[in-house]
Amino acid sequence: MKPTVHDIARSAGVSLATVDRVLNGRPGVRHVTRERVEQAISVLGYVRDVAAANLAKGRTYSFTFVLPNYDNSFMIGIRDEVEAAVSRSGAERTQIRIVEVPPFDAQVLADALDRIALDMPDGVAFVAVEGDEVHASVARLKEAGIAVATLVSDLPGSERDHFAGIDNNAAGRTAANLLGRFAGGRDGRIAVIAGSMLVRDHRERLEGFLAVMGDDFPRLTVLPVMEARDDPTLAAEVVSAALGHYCDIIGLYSLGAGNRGIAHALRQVPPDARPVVVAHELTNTTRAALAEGLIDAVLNQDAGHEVRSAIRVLKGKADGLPVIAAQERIRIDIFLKDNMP
Amino acid sequence: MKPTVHDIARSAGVSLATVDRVLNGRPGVRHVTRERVEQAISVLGYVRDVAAANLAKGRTYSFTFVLPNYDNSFMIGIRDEVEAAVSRSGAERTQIRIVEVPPFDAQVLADALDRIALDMPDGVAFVAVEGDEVHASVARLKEAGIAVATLVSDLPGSERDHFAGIDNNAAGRTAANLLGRFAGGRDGRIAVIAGSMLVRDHRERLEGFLAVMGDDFPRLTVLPVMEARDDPTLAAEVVSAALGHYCDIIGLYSLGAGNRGIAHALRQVPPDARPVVVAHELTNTTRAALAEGLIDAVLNQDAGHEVRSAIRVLKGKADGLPVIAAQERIRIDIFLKDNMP
DNA sequence: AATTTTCTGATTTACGTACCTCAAAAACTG
DNA sequence: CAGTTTTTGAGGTACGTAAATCAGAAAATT
Repeated sequence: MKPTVHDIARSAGVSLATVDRVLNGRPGVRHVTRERVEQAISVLGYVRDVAAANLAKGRTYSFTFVLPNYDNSFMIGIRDEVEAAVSRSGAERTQIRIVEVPPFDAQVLADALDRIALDMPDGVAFVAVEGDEVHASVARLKEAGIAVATLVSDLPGSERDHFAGIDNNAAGRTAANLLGRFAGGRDGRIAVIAGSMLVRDHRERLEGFLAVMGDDFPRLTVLPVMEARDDPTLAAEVVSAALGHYCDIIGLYSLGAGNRGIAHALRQVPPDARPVVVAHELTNTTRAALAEGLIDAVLNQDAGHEVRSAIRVLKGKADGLPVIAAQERIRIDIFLKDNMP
Repeated sequence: MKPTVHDIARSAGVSLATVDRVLNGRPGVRHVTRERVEQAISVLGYVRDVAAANLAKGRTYSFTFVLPNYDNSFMIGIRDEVEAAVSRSGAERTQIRIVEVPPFDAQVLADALDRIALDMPDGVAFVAVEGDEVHASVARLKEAGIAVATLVSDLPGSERDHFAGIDNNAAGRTAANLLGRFAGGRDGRIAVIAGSMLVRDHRERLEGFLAVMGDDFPRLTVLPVMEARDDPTLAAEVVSAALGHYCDIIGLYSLGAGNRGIAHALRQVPPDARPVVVAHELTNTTRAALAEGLIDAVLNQDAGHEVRSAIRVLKGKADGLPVIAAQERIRIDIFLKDNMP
């Protein structure tokens, strides 16, 4: 039978109250007594029943998620996952509030964070936009003792406790590896289409991509990046234009959103003249494009994992626990048409 | 504030005991009263506090895992994960026992299952070996009201409740897709090395692999499968022999274990003459080989996910709950050197 | 109408922990 | 030594649910 606090008390020859004081780091226990209790704990192999402890504590965690009101499938996925967490929040003794802000605006984000700080939640998670104002707001949140995590897009150098997202440089490198190998030793051009170079994750993906392309695939020429602001219509135009202008584009890396437009543009090209395509995020669009053969590989970050990781970390930080890095690392998933979930 | 059973009782105008009867499906409640209570539950949005319920129930689940005492890295990984679950088992109100059996022996496995049935655990998980004896033992377990799940290798057509493992046919198809594309349109031969065609997962991988190879990559010729019984030494020999015999082997699919031997054999070949290699399971060996460039891609099934999924399902089955298929699907992970976790 | 059966209510105990109070004991002060 | 402070014990209540008992009410049966 699992030992309980009562067993510890009996074994250490102290009262329940003393065990409780030791377990919860409360003052008023002599050093020798404390050691006797700790001894008993380790001998009996006592582990606190977290469920019972939480029940007794009745503690609830309040978190706020700041998300861009940005309607690409991936962000919708993130929002859905946060909302799913909200609906589970009762069972998990957490109370999660969602605040929406316009995307790509550092000042608005900073203001939102400052406003949230007034409510004194236990933790805040947000999709970072770079800017000094944001750094300052994060510093103020930490100052107020609020746990802070960035989601999807990071804010390095700030005082955030944790980043719940993928290594975007590695993602870019993976994309280059796949694209280069799928191109199969042929010479030709590679088109890259991004959302905006002002966004950190897109910049990092490009960096990684270019590094591997340059080192490992010298026979492939990467064209200058085209920015389509994650807009399907714009993306379709840009891709069509590029494919029309160069006849030797054998690869396409879509490192942002707007894949619906890209798929549309590709569909206009005869199947045997289509480039190899690597895109990001498994959405309905990319899933269908994979199945159809328009896209050859999709790199994915699991929105559900990211959101749950952020919550776990915020909870831990609120309790002053350290982050177990290995457990919170978000993987870069690769999907081909054959291993789609 | 979250509603509790007390709120339900008050709102429905019944006593706590009646609410309890409704919630736990106990008899002794009139139809109309039951409906009033259910009404109140849905109006107030009551959700049972599982932690408190488990605490009150004091129920513990007893499960037995039957694992082959088979010393390849992947099986060791599975064992480690089960043991990790054992060490967590206190906190999760589960009691897990591990039984080891020699691999590939249906009769021994069946006997072990029969012996386990005598202890009447709540659930059993095992790595299946095919055989009528095993089917019969599974039927007897189910007869005794014990939940049954297969792990890693399935036993289709049996009465098992669940299979916690990957779709091995899809894995084979994925391997073919990667290998075919990495080979880059060249002509040549593909070598396939397996553990044993007597094991279902290896057979299924091969099937999927051959299907895609035949359909999508007609310029590649797949050599007859070499069986190396998952033994590194034997695998090294077989691969060396094959590479020596044919000079146009441009691809190698290792669909079983023994990759240490294969890596060793590959290292003897000059780098630019090495075939493209796809292997299974991310272990220390394959991880190093990926980094070194000996292996180009690794398909992986996450042992931790599989074990946890099996436990979740057994727990659910023990409580008579249905399996949420989507949640329990084990993904086929693809790792290149750039996206290793 | 009397009896049996089926429901329902009220109440209690328990699960393992947290946290509180109050009193008693022990350990230090000067 | 008395006085003060610190440490400890004993006991209780609470968290939300499960499960049991027993008595009483309502319904169904005779």
